[in-house]
Amino acid sequence: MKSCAGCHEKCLLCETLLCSCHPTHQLRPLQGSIHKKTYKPKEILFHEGDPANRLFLLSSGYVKLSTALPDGRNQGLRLGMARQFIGFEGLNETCYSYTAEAVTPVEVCSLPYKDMLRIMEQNAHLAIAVVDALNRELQRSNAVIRNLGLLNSTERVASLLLSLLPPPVHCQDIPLPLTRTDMAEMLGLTLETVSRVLSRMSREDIIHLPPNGRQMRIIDRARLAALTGGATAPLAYAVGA
Amino acid sequence: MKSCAGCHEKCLLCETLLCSCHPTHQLRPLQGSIHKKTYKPKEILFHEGDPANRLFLLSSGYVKLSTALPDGRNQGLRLGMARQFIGFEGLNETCYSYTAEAVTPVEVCSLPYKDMLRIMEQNAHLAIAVVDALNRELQRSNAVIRNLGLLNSTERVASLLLSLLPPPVHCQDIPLPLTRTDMAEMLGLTLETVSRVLSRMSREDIIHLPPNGRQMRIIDRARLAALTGGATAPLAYAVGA
DNA sequence: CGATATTTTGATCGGTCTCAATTTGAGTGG
DNA sequence: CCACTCAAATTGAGACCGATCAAAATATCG
Repeated sequence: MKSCAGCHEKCLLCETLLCSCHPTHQLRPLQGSIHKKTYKPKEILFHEGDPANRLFLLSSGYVKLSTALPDGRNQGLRLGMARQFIGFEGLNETCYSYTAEAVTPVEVCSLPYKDMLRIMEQNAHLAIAVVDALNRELQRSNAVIRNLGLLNSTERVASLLLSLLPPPVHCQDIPLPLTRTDMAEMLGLTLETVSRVLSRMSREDIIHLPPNGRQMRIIDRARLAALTGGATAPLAYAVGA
Repeated sequence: MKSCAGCHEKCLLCETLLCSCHPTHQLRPLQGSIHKKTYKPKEILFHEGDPANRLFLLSSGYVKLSTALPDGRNQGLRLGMARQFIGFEGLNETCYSYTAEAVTPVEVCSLPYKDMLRIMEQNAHLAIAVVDALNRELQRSNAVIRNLGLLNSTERVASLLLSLLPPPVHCQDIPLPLTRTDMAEMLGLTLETVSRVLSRMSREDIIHLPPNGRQMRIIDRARLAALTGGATAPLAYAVGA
C-alpha cells in the first residue's frame, strides 16, 4: 500500500476530489492518507463485519459485493465497477455491512472516512457529487429489488447478461469472468438453474458459451432483451458514471 | 398546498434544514418554496414516470413506494416512514423512478430540487446529513435484496412483521394497515401465500389477527424472530432516523 | 340489508431446488 | 505429452414450495 501523493493523473480518487475542489490546495494535506492498492482475483478487500474506517473508490476491475445470513446462505448485492464507491455505507457505522471481493485484477484508492468527511465539510460541491452517486446506487438497488421480486429464472439471467455488457451497443463480450455460483448468488437462484438457463440460451443461439465456461458472448441481443420481461432499466449492475 | 413559512415548530423539513443551517437566515428566502401537504390513505404523491422536480420529506404517516414492469407486475420497494426523504433519487433525473402512495393519513413537506441543491451548496453540513440518510437507505435496500434472494415465504413474512414494529421492545401492535396484497408486493410473494403464512402464525399463537384483517399484533416476538432465518438486521423497512 | 372488496381456504400445477452422476477443463508432475 | 487430480459445469430424476385457479367466508360501506 503506497501513498498516492505523486500520481494525480492516474488516481481516480485524487482526480475526483481534485475536480470538485476548487481551492486545490485544500486537498494537499490529504494526499498522504489516500492509498492506492491492487488486488488479484478472489482477493478480499474487506469482510462483512470487519471494523470499517476507510472508503474505497474503484479505479479499474470488478468487485463482487455480497452479504450472508448466519446460516451461511450468501447473497450477491451488486458488482462494483470503475468509478464507483465501495464501503461508503460504513461512513457512520463501525463495521462493513457486506463483503467485497475482487473478481478481476482490481485497482482501488482508499482513504479514511474521517478525511472524506473533512473534505466534504470544506467542499459542498464534492458532497453533492457524493449525493449524486448514492442516488444512482439507490436506483440500481431498486432495480435489483424489482428483478428479484418479479422475474423468473430466465428473465433474471437475461437481465444480468445485458446489464453486464458495457455501453457500446455493438459490444458482444462480457468483460468479466463470473462463475455459475457467482451469478446464482446475485440472482437468488441455484447454480444448476443458472447453468440450465444458459445452456438453453446457447442451444437457441442467443449467446455463445466458450469452452472456458466463464467468459460469454451475446449473439442475439434483441432476442435476449425479449427474454427480460421488459425489465428495461439496465439492471443496475452496470452503467458507468 | 400552503406555504410553510410560519410553522417552524411543526414542519420537519424546515426543522431539519434549520437545524443544520448555522446561519439561519440563509434559509429564510426558501421558506416560500417549502410546501406542506396532507394525503389520505390511497392517495398518490407521485407516479413512476411522472416528471420529477420536487423532493418530499415525510412528517408523519406511511408511504408505500413501488415500481412496476411494463406488463403490470408490481414490486414494493419499501415503506417510507417519518423523517425519511422520498423522491430524492430524481435529483438528477427527469422522472420519478417509482410510485409513492399513502397507506395512512400522511403529512409531507416538499421543495424543488433546485432549492435543495442551492441549500446544500451553501451548507456542507446539510449535504453530509443527506449523505448519511442515503447511506442508511442503501443499507436498508441491501437488506431487502438479501431477504428477497435468500428467504422463503415464512422467513419473509416474519422479517416484514418484525421490521414494522416500532422500536420500543415491548410494542406489540403494528401501526399501519397493510393489505395482503401490499405485503405480497413487498415480499415477492402472492397474496394467497401471505395469507396462508399469517394464518399459520395465528394458529400457532405467534401473532393475533383481528377480525379487521389488516391491523396485527405480535404475540410471541421470540418465536417470530426464530422464523426469520437469522435475518437479524431489521429488514430495512423500519428503523427511524 | 344488499353490493362489493378482501381474506381465507382448498386443489392442482409448475418452476425451481435438491441430490446425484457425469462431463469438461485447468493445473501438476511424471 | 500424458496420466492424475481437483474444481467447475452440465445434465438428469424426483421432491417440494409457492403460484395459479376456484370457491367460500368475512368485512366494509352505502
